[in-house]
Amino acid sequence: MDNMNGLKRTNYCGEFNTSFIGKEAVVCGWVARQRDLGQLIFIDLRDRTGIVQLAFDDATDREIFDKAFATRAEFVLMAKGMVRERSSKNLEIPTGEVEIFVTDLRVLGKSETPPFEIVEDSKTDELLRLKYRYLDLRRPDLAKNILMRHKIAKITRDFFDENGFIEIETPILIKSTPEGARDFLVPSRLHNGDFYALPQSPQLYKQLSMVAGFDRYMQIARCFRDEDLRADRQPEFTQIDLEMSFVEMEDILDLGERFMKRVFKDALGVEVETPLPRLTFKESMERFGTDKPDTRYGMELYDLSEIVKDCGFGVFESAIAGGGAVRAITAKNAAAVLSRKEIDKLTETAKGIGAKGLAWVRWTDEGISSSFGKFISEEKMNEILKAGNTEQGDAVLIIGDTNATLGMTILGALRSEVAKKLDIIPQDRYNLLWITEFPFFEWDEELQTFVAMHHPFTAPMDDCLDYLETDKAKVRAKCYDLVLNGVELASGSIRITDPALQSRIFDLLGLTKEEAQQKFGYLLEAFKYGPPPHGGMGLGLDRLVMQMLRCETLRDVIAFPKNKDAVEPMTSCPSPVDNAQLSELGIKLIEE
RNA sequence: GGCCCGGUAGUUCAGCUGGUUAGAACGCUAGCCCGUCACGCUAGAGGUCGACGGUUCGAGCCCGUUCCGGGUCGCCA
Repeated sequence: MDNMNGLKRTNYCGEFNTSFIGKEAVVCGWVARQRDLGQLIFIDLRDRTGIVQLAFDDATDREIFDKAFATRAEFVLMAKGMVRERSSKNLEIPTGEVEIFVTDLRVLGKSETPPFEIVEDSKTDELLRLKYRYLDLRRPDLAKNILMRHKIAKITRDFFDENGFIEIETPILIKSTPEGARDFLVPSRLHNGDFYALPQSPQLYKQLSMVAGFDRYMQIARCFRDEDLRADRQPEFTQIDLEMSFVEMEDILDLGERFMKRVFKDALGVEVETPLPRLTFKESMERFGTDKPDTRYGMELYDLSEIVKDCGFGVFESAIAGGGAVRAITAKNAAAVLSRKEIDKLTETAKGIGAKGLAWVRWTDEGISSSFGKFISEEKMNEILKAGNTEQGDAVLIIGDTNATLGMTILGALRSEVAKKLDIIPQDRYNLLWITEFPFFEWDEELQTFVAMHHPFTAPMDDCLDYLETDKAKVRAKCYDLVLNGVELASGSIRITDPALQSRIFDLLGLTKEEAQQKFGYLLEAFKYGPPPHGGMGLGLDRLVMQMLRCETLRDVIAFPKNKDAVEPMTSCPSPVDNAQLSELGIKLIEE
């Protein structure tokens, strides 16, 4: 093994171009590939910026040549040499017109044959890649993601700094509030039997920062939720967290839009048109069957209730009579793809979400076939087809349910499923939009009561205050989500700062004064001392980066993520601890 | 916890209706090769077919159990 004595890196590998020809350079990196041509050896040297070719020939310096010969994949090299033009250029790579003819080669680190090849577009099993994450991160595509994430975080800090925000670090060890998601708990040594929790979000601290007078707060904040994982859900994740005083919803949406415009422009060179489209929750549900619609494609829901309320088909009629609705989507040119077999699969999907069944119409070149044609008149069928502008070649999927919301949700899921099957989602777009006017309460089927849809400090809309006690279904919240290509990116609200309204809300949520005091006493106390009107939002940084880079999983934009079982394969965490550690904490495990 | 998909060489995969010694590509090792760039050519090494049990004359393949991984539903105010 050699040392670096007398050498200092002059350039990163990816920097070289024809302007360097004739200059001396020193580079460091890992052997991506070695090509041995007999009396000539080429090495592709890789660092985080790219690859540069090192050249050796045995006639010039036998000792250096032999060293290059003994080089293997992933050895760490430092090389000094003269940059020269290649006699045959490789225009596939940015540095492909030049190479470094090496006059001093140092082997700074050796490597065993890696467990998988360090190449772009690796298809290697993710478990293995996570176990050797440091090797995985050498792969250019993953490295690129991490570098882009850095860039986006940098743009974020710059943008908010320019807009008068200050970054405040809120605590990681906080009081547990068993609302919403499950908390990660941390046992206290100094107070055996007591626990800290890791924050699900800095929510209460940022509101307290408003009371403190830091009227524009932001933080790139780590958040923790002890819930099951998904491709787009990790137990620890990062939020761009904001809060502003003396603002109304419009101010926050405006800021959010300007931020999106900036980050897309500076990071990707993509222009985002502002103002962004807005949909109310109600409209979003009616048109897309979800509160996070993907508007890159059409296939919107439409209402058939008026047409089919007395059509003779019992399923539809009873759905409407039961207070629900009958809605449909028309999938253009889908009759061929959506065979009977495919529709059966969709029916199973629908049933999985709670549908009682799925009615359908297929209009092929052989004519119209449907699951309910024999129950209704030809005239009615024509009306149905007309309502959805259905033409030959199309397929119609219809859901009737006494629960109108459930019906829309099911159809929304089918819309997304069918779009994937038909492959009609344009992959080159970033469709951003706001969803506003969320319901304040949502109906809980199990509990047969209204429960809070948001955290208890979310303000109701001004024109809804009168219905709080009398007509909960009507109450909407000063709450907004930012949606990108069907993914919830950000969520925020205007908060309650009026103590009278706050205690009214606690009452409605079934929180007694004592419970409210016990859980949120410090916030309520703070609000006695001049709380400014305020609001904010949290924007998922991981999801933003994932969407911007069109990754399929959050794991591809997090340097050291957890797998689906919330395990980090590299360090085998979580892991058992010894009894001495436990007893210090006053903890004894229950023997199984 | 439910459902779906997967597990065969270091890696990615193929393996027919259950039938002789389980294949390919890449990687690895060695040799040859003076302009390659996914270098090329030649030779070689490399396998508990995730594990256990069962059916069978015979199991990578069929059945059961189980482990591991991924997706999804529940869950995520």
